[in-house]
Amino acid sequence: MTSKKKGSTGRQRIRMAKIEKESHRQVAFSKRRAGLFKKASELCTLCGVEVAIIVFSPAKKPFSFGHPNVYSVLDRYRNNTSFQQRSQPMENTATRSELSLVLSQVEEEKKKGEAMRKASEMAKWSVEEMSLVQLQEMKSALEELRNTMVVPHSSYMDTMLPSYYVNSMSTGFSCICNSGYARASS
Amino acid sequence: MTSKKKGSTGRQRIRMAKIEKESHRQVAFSKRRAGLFKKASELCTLCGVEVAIIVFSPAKKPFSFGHPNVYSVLDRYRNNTSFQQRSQPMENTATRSELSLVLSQVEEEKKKGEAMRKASEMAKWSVEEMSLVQLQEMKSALEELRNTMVVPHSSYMDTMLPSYYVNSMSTGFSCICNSGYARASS
DNA sequence: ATCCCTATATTTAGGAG
DNA sequence: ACTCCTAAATATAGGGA
Repeated sequence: MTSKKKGSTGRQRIRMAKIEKESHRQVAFSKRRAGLFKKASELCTLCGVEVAIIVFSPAKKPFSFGHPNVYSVLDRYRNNTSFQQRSQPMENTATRSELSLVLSQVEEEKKKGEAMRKASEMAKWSVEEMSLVQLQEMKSALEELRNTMVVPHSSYMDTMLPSYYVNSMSTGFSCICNSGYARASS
Repeated sequence: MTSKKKGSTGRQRIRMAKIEKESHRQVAFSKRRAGLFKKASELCTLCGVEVAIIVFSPAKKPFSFGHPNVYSVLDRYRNNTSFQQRSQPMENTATRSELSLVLSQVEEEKKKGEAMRKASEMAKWSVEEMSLVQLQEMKSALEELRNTMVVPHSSYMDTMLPSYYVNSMSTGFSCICNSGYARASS
């Protein structure tokens, strides 16, 4: 047993980019998927919240986690974030007419995104991983924002999407990308 | 400097049960949700897979993470799992594809610009490679988000749950919530 | 509701079986 | 693909601003 060397160099830091080696990627996927699901379950337990996760493996196989179960959460999400599609027979038409409007919005957002990215670049982002999380949060906020933009004339909205949310979204946006998280590089 | 107290007792181990104190729970939720999303994004980046996460906060507010975006993943999941769109006229589908087609063109255009930006940004990078990935992901998220802005969700009938699916899922779930992760308390 | 900080608790890359 | 190991990388509880 003495000849038994440490054997392990310990955990190595890895580049945050797609793992090249197929086998390594597969292993990492398994381990991390398990870890992700575990984190999710802890979040559910500790905070008493509902979570649903869908993951498609590199081999396109679906894996999911859900508390209390996947469908109830997805369903709730759907009902929460979209307007009642069933009761809108003219949905198709409406959507069509909205197309051009949306496109212009896209353009606008596009510019925003561009400006933002430029700003962050100039700020010499030396941000670490935290920023992603924050950005994701912003994205979440944006997704919620979508509700306010899509829902044409329903009132159920203001019961679940307080305006401060939208606000925090917009503030968060510029804030996050310009100063807020652009933590001085040191 | 010697008189400087530790100030922190360091991370404390906590009981894996619902956090009683409201404020603590709220803080834990924020931190862990962020952590969960970060883990998810890493999984996406490292393994090149697709992930969607829906979380309802203690206050019932929805938060989501998605790569490339929530809807595409959920859609794929739905189609994969079992689909039944017979009750839905295909006008919706038509509109949807039409929309994505147009939007994809915009995407294309935007990617070009992004590619340049990426390149120039890359050049500045030495150590903080994560930031770029983050920005890209965020950008992608934002773009996709815009994509979904008008696309109403197709309805999820609750008639899905093929056995093979249940299998991989139940394994993960029960395992995660009952024994699997209840890693020996010692 | 964040941000920061610090001292741990956890996670996980690598390698072996 | 999965379990076991180890050591290093990360995530985070607790507390202050």
